[in-house]
Amino acid sequence: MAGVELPSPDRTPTIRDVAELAGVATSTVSRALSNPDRVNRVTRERIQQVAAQLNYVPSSQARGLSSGRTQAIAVLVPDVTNPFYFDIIRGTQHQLKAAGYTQLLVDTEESAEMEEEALHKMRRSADGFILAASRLTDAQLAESAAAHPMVTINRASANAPTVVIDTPSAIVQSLEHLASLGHSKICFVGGPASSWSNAKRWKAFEDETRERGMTTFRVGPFAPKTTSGAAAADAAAHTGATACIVFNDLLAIGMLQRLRERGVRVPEDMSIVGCDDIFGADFCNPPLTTIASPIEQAGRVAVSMLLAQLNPLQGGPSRRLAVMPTHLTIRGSTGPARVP
Amino acid sequence: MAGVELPSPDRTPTIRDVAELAGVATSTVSRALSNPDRVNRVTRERIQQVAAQLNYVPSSQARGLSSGRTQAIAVLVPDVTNPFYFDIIRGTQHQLKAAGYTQLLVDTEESAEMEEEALHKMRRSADGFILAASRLTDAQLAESAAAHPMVTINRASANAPTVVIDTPSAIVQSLEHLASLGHSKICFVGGPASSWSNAKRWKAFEDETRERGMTTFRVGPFAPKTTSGAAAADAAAHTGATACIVFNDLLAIGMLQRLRERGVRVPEDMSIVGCDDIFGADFCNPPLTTIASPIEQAGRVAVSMLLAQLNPLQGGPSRRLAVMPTHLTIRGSTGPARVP
DNA sequence: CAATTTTTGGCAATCGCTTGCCGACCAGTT
DNA sequence: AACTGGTCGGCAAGCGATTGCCAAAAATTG
Repeated sequence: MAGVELPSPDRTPTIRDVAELAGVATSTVSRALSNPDRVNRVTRERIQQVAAQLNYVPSSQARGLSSGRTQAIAVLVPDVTNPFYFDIIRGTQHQLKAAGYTQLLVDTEESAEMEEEALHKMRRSADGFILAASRLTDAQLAESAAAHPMVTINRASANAPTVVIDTPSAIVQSLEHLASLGHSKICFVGGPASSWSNAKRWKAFEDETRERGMTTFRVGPFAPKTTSGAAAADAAAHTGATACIVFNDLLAIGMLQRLRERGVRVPEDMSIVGCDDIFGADFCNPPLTTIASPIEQAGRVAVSMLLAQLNPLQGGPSRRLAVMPTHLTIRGSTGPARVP
Repeated sequence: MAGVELPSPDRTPTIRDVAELAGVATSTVSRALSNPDRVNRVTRERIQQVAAQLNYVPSSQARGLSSGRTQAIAVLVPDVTNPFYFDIIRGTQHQLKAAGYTQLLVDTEESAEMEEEALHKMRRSADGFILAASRLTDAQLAESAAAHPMVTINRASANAPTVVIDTPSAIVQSLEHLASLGHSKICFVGGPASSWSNAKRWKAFEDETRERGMTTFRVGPFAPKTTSGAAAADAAAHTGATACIVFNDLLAIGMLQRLRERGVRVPEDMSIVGCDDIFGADFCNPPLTTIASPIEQAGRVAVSMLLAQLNPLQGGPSRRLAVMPTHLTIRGSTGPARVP
């Protein structure tokens, strides 16, 4: 290397510094770095070497401005507080990082307005969106799916690819489990009214219990937080049901606590089935029987689908729907029905 | 408004569109939007109205390119999996959003290399960094603190403002609690060797137990995960101690499970004190006595300190250190020492 | 060996916004 | 009436990349 020695003047190096040191034009540097085939091997290697030597990192700002791509994906979740979304975030984070993308995390606070606003405000700064458990209406969803690349998680949409966690089918399984334990009066403890998952879960519950001729109750809606568990527990206990299928584990865990306080024994007096198998479901007291979901994987799959949409490399149209399997995990919170 | 009617040709509007419609130069639009005092009230209002009407959102890319500021903060955590960091993230997320900043979340996987890499790669795309429980060496930390605005959480640094959660002082309190229950043989269950917090906690433990003339043991290091709890429990049980102070709740919860499996009763045979009071500490079995920390608040404070550093508005130098108070929360995992 | 095609690298126009600088305009002072 | 100082808005130069277009060079072909 008999090149010029640029005495790196403190300032972070730009593509021009690299170009000068390597004795080429900036366009060549640009190509060498992001479109390697477009430039001769030896030139490319020289450039790469200079870039490394200079510790050059392209400005994502500038790159984004000129190319229109930001290499960032916004992930919108209703509540960063909720362990369920932690797992989603973990999954997306992982997969995005692997693909060289940045994750823009947004908490929409269970609000459709905030969701819309984020979608709108970030449309320039993100190449695509992942909406977990969107609270948008079908129309809103369809509209934004048309406007930007996006994929939804646990929320079917006409226009956007979707990954759904197939909790409903495991609800059927749970009901079978409960029936086998002698339960016939079952209560569905509902989650947020605007939640698509909640509707699906209820539907599965309703269909299957009708089929089986079970006596059913429904209480709710409740916020998906442990703190709502007390109200949920009281309501459920009041119905006279001997078992509950609860919208999610957070709520179920809250119920467990309240039931214990009230002297209602779980599972002797009341069986509880949660959904999601979040962190904590295995060590609460009693450990929660729940519908285990590959949440993190759902996050990963969502990213893959989104990236496939953004970079339609090889053949065939990309998947429009991914259904993640679930299964019932039986722990201590379900047991034989109390004989009257 | 007898202005021109621009038939918004699908394309997302730029500052130029706003300028034309409002009949001013782009520079005026720019000022009206981000430096309101610099432009006459009526002009400003007209511009704002046009901008709203056009649904104009400035491109953060372009803005960043020309101004050098990105309005984004990178938050680096060792492990997005860990509930402790969830709380941090929640705090930063909240505060950043309130200030109009975007959060760039990065999982450094407990690795100093990844941390350095992220710091380097993102220096252009983030205005500042928040490092939670950094794994960097003091030298590395000092260097990067000199290079970019940053604040650390639970990691003192010469150059960067820091927010520390004062767990050590509550460790003293825990020891007092254990002593009052008759414990004299106490085991410290250590976390990651590279963790600054771990060192501080051990130090506090060591000093106080020596002072009190207690018999101490130390086991570890263990990874801060529930899955490491089994090994930790076995090691701790083997020491003959009647009580443990555990590096964090995750590990403590894991120990609880293992101890139960082994038939070691908590707290009858062994008392356990955790650290952090994470999600789950209150509903595990038995509920965990732990050192409660205002984790989310720590995240918020970190953001405030960072923003203060970035926008040194009013008087005085900004805080260099924030100490978050902690307290012992007694639940079911500690009890009287077994009499030999 | 001339003609043609393929590689390779440079030029220069953008991308959308910010900001230093300047001039116009408008009081308020001498 | 000339001067001074402050407001307000426009001009135009960037910011740091990407990329369409083109020409020189190299490789291939007839």
